Amino acid sequence: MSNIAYFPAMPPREDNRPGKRERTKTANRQAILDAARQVFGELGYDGATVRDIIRLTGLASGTFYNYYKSKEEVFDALADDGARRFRPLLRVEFEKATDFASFLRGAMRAYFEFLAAEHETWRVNRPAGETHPQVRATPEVTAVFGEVREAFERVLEREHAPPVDLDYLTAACIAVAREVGDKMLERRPMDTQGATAFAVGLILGGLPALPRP
Amino acid sequence: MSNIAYFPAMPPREDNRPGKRERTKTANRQAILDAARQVFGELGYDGATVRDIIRLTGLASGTFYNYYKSKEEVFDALADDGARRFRPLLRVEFEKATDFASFLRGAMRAYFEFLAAEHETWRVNRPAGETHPQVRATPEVTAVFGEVREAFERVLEREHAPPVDLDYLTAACIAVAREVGDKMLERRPMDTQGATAFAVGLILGGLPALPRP
DNA sequence: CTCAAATCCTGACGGGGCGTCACTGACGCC
DNA sequence: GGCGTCAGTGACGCCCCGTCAGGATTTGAG
Repeated sequence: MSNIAYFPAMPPREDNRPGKRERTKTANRQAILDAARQVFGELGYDGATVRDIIRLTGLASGTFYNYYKSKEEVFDALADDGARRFRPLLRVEFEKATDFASFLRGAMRAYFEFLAAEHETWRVNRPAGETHPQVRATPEVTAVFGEVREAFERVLEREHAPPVDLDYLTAACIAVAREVGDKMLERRPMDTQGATAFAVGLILGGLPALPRP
Repeated sequence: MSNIAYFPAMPPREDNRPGKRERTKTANRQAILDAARQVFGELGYDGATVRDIIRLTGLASGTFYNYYKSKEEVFDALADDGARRFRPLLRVEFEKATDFASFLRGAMRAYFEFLAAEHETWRVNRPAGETHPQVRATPEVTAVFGEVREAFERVLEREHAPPVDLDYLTAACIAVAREVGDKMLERRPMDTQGATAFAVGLILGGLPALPRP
């Protein structure tokens, strides 16, 4: 990390990169997030300590609190990060979809593949018997849920499907995705296609049998 | 709590109640659980502190640790308690059921009604925006899950239904029940029948559409 | 009834994580 | 080059954690 001078004098910046203040700020924020990801991965949410994260960054404790108010807030930031990366994938599936069935299939497949990819970097070394940390309803996560709901609404309306309880339907779909996804992660080989087929089959089959409000 | 003597001398115990040691032990255990229920209800799992629980019981801090090793363990004990009370209800539904459909309907209804009843005593005053504490996979909770799985297996076999991925199916049903249940708790009036109809409809409809492994 | 052993309640204590704040040095701007 | 601002620093006080030696109470035997 040494700041060796590669030039006799500090070379002038001809690009319009942000100044050093701004750069260390984003670097610190990133360092904290990286450290947090690793610490949560190794110790779990409950076992992790703000001090553990701080130690791993090499920063002073006070610096941490310039960026996040608490362990909870860093964790939420990580969840937000995931949601922010998943959102565009979901959007693409919505654009591609021609009807509810194709949207659901695409979205589920996208989610399971996203989950499998995240799993590699995220849940490195979970203590045995520990449950997954609960993903909180952060703004970005809430936004994804809302987007699912809205996509359902539009696509069902577009094909003149009979009305359903959208809140329940969204909740149920997300619940199935989460839980089947969790089970999928425990199986070897990891079968995203199988999980997709199951979840999509269940919901598509169930949809016509739903009570009409 | 005064031990006023209602008799000139300590009356002989003619029943075969357990001795005083045993009685205070169960009383303490109960006091801790009651206090924990209240504290978790008011502060949430993360916000709660072992000291908060101890304070509310009036016991010494060391006494708490004679009964439970940590905050996590008391919480799990509460979850176990709920599972232990729900288990017999589930069993009754299994006995009554004639086929998968009737079992699912009965079990779902039982769960939603149980949830609504628990809600009164349990989640008194949740801070806004706080998610529910994650119910951990305690022994008793795991047992309930296993029992659901086994009931599914038996009842599907009995009616010669084509094979399905039982793990996924169980996970999906529990997920739907949990999430739809949560949504139900937020609605006024609390409509257990509507929730049951929705969850049952979704799963019963989806069952024939599941992929066959 | 008496007494010793078993039981478990008690609360003070060392250890450590938490969040703060006065200080300082580096950066950006003129 | 000089100055105001802003983020980094780490020691500090606070509180919670889990333990343990000492003491109070119950039990069962004589």
